[in-house]
Parts: sequence; C-alpha cells; structure tokens
Amino acid sequence: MPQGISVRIASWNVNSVRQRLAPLLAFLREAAPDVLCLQELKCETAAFPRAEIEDAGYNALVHGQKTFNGVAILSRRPIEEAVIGLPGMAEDVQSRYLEALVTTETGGVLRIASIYAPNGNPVDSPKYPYKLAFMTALTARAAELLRLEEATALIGDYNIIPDARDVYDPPAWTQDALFKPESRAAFQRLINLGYIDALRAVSDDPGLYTFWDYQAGAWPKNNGLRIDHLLLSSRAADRLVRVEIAKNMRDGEKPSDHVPIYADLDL
DNA sequence: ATGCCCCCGGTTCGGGGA
Repeated sequence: MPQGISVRIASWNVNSVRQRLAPLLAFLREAAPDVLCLQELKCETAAFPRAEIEDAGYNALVHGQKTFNGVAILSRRPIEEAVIGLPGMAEDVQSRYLEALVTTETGGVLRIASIYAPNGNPVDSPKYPYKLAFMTALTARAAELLRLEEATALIGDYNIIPDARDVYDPPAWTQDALFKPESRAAFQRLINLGYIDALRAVSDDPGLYTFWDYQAGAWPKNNGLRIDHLLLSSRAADRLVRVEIAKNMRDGEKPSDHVPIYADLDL
C-alpha cells in the first residue's frame, strides 16, 4: 500500500484580516497548514491582502463584504469547484460561506467549507431566527455533501457552544444564543447526520476553548468558549490523526479574540 | 449587569461582535 499524505486543515476567525496580517503570516509560516479557512475578514474582496498571501505560497478564494463578516479559503494546492455563498440562502447578503475542492499531489480529494455562522444575539431580535435559518440551510447542504461520499471538512466559527464542558460558566450562558437549546440542537443535527466533531474525536477534556472575549480579562482568567469547530465526514474522520488548538495565537500585541484550530488528515 | 474591549466607517460616536 502506498503511504498516505498528511494534509493539515485549519480554521481561524481572525477578526479583521487587515488588522491580523502579521500574526496570520506567522501562523502560515509556523503551523504550515495546507488549507486554512478564515472568518470575519471585515473587508471587501478587493481589499483582501492577496499579494502577501500569495507570496507566502497560498492560493486564496475570497468572499468578502464591507465592514462585516467575510470568509476565505487559503490553499497551497489549486482551489477547484468554488461555491460562493450557502446554497439555500441565495438572497442572503451576508458573506458567511465558501466551499471548494482541493486535490493533493497524490490524488487525494478533500472538499472543504469555510463557515461563519451568525451569532444570533440578542435572542429576542430577528438575529436569532436568522442564526437558526442559517443552521437549517447549512444542515441541508451538509446532507447533500454526504451523498458525494468524499472526505469533507465543514470548518469555521459556528457560534455554538456544543456542551457545558465547552464554556467556563455554563449557568451564565443558558440564555445566550450561543448556548440556547435550539442552537445546540442545530449543531447536534449535523452530528446526527454523521459528521464528527474532530476535537471531540481526540479528547473529552473540558476547557478546550477557541475564543476568549477581549473584555473583563477573559483571557488571563481563561474565561473561554469552544465555538470554532472542525466537522468531518466519516471519510475524513477515518483519516484523522491529530487535532490542535493554537492557543499561542491569543498572546502577542494585537491578537484576534479567536485562535486557530487545526487537524492533520492522512489522505 | 450589557459595561469593560476591539474593529469598522469615516470622524470625535454608533453599530456590531460573543
């Protein structure tokens, strides 16, 4: 049997790609992901720092928007079969979904999506039903993709805390859109389809956070949330060898409030 | 407790994030 090839896939909500260019280039250099999905670009597609990313050795598929949201897929290998925007939400003007196909040099195929799901707060506003509608459309797309029987990774900022062990103070968050039963059920429906939460495939530990608020000393107090997730189809999860949260990226001068999470797949 | 902090647009403040 030929030896498989290790592919590193990563997700990072950078909270403005222009403000985070230096740590972004550092992460590309140090972690050397093969594919990196970005969220919260906070710039139009034309303002994306494409030249710097290409100089670092990456192709970039970008779906930007002025001021808010914005997602991208960076890949060392060519990016094929791009889908821009979440199918089923064609009328949505918010840039929250990108999907593409990446083929390894040995012919391994990986379908990957960069997802920035809505926050949904406050829950008595239209933002909460919009969050749930997005998750419904995402679940429909996720089901479609399973029928392709490929290695698929749906990765990004889901803005959902799956479980009490994924938040520093569960009782304080029970009324929050990120932890409401409907939100958790929406995440669970993706799991029920057969997608695997990569981090939970390798660890049952509590306190494995990916986000710490800028306010109230959340980072030094480790008041974090696990809301950035790598969901893998069984074809991808069968090849999972490692998952890491790059907590070191929360240090430094102007960090994002999220840190990268990445996984190695032996494709 | 929705204020703390951070980012954006475009300006000395408001909206948004989570």
